[in-house]
Amino acid sequence: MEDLRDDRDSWSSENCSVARAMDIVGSRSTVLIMREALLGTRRFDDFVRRVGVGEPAMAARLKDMVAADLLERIPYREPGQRTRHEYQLTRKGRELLPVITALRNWGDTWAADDAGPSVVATHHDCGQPVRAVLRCAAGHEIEDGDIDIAAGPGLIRRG
Amino acid sequence: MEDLRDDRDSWSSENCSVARAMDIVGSRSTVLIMREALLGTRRFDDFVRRVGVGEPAMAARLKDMVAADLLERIPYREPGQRTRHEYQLTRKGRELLPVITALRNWGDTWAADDAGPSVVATHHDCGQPVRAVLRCAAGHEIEDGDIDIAAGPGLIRRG
DNA sequence: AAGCTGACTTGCCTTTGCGCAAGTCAGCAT
DNA sequence: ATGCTGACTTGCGCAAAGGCAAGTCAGCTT
Repeated sequence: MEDLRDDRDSWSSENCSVARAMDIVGSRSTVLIMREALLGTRRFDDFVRRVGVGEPAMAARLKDMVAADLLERIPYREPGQRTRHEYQLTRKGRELLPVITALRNWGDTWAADDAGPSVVATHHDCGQPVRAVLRCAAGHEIEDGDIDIAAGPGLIRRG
Repeated sequence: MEDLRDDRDSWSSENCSVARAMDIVGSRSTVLIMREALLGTRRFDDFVRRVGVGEPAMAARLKDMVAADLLERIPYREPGQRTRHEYQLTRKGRELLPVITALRNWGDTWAADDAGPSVVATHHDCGQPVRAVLRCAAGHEIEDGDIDIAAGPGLIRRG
């Protein structure tokens, strides 16, 4: 199997999924909002308090994220209250869980303070800690970056 | 097992590994430099060309990343050439592979153009595509975010 | 009708990231 | 000694992100 790393300059990164993903979820506050959303937060003022950004920034970020289809703005009504809106994760947003988990794992290992990490994700069924790991479609676990880079259908070659 | 999501306001996110990770690798260009570094790029002008940022920005980013211990600046000497420096991944940097892979997977699914993704990571041994998946320490694969959030040693409670 | 409150918006200012163009600097080749 | 080249640095200027303070607005409660 050809490994595209062997001739890195023969293809461009114009159509790069990493870059496209970063264009959508690349800012610190967007990631922290996703962290909170995945923990169950839905209301504006809860996001403001728990993420720790100001209201103007939060309003702008949430608007962007709804436009990007990470969150959906949904009206709801508590008894005796007026209609409000909450921000629910879409499937597109929920599928960022491996990204957030991988980031949390890395931060736990390389950037935690002396006390250790504040929270740990655990498997509901068995209580064991959860990690983002690399696995191939045949079910093999990937050891130490034992991967090749193969051409996808959207590859732009040059030269 | 207690699930901390049930009382989200009883603990703070001051010591959050996701936020700490984002403080280090939170910018678009840092992630794209990591993408290239994981593809094998090491030299300054290769980074500039392949990532697509200008020299001043690249110099600043690389300096930050060396200071953050993601990259190491190492002198080398090709025969007949003067001494130069290259940027090699540290272990800390290399362990961002699951983060980059998770981002790439997500981008492939949710942000690729019509043609599809440009590159696919494959398992060297079997050629099957590689994905970042969630797995617990007991070996169970996590279905659909079937996780709890448990207290870690560094948790800051309040109230 | 007046008040309250959650959810924003507006205005202003600072910081950070990045682009472009030009300048610098080290040290091998000639 | 001069030139060349890779690897930067310097000096602009712009745009986006975010903080703070204050204003707005809808609609349920009283």
